[in-house]
Amino acid sequence: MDIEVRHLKLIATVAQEGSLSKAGQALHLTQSALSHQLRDIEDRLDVALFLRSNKKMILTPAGEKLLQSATTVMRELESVNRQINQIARGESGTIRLSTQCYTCYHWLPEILRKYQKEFPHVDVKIIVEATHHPIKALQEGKLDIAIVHSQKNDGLIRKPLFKDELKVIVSPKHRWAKRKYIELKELEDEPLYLYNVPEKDSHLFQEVLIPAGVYPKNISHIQLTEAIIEFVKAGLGVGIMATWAAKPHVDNGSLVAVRLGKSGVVRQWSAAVLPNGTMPRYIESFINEIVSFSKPAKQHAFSRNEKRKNNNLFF
DNA sequence: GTCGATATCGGCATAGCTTG
DNA sequence: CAAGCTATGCCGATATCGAC
Repeated sequence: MDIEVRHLKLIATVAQEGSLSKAGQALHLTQSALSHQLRDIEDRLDVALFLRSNKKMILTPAGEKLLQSATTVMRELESVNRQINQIARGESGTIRLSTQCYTCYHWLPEILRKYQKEFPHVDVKIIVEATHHPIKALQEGKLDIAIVHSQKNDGLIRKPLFKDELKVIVSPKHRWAKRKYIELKELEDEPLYLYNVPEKDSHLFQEVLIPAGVYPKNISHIQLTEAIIEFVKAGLGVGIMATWAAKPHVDNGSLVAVRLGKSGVVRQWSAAVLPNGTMPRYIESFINEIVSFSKPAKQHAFSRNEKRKNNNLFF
């Protein structure tokens, strides 16, 4: 490469200052050093960049062309420099994020809005295709943060975020509507509307039903929360979902949420990251944002009795 | 790792030119 | 003619590279 950054600085500074001597002062070099540089680049390009006339350095057409490019290139270099400094200070970067269930995306936008006010240079990408298998995607380097409820010993670092509870959602007219809790066995013969999640990726199956030896016979898999809710409202069966997913409908009395099992099914959610290297500040701050977002919610979501029992439950 | 050859860069000194 | 400018030869410091 013939042209170097020092040459671009030289061209721009001499054009601005009008002489090698003044440019030398601006660049903290001697006039002689700049003269050497200028001769060097003119020799390499085999063209004059300045006309030396009347003690003034006047750009030739070739010099004008180089000055235009120099301005663009130096602006770009300054921008890259700034961005790299931001990355070094942990203020800039990309967060590739996925969760273990689609309904989590319901509360992400509010967190993102708040977070991006503080970190406007961080690009948060939601990797929807990694939903249901975020751990695998994280281990393959396709994610930076996986928001998960599984607690397997897989070598990942997990920062606890919040707890939520899976409940049985029923119509107010359903025979279970007044019950304090539903025995797991009772689910076997009830028409059940569940999210369209493979059984192997389902917390409900892997952590609750299968260990209890419960195998529901009449399951309909549905992708959308709202669709599940409409089927349940219509009295066609019951659903199982996190309490916060059905909260507006429970609050307005169109649905009832009943505890699943005597002691309830509580999930501990956490932000999982790879164990290698130091966590950039912007990722740490993002995780803290989720934690602080989930904290005030527990103030209003449960009765005093439930609050005491389920400390740090989300929604 | 060390050494020597070579290249590169910038400063010093100075010649030569222009201007007021 | 002094002041201010550029060009240039020379030199030292430093970096780079290959051989041992």
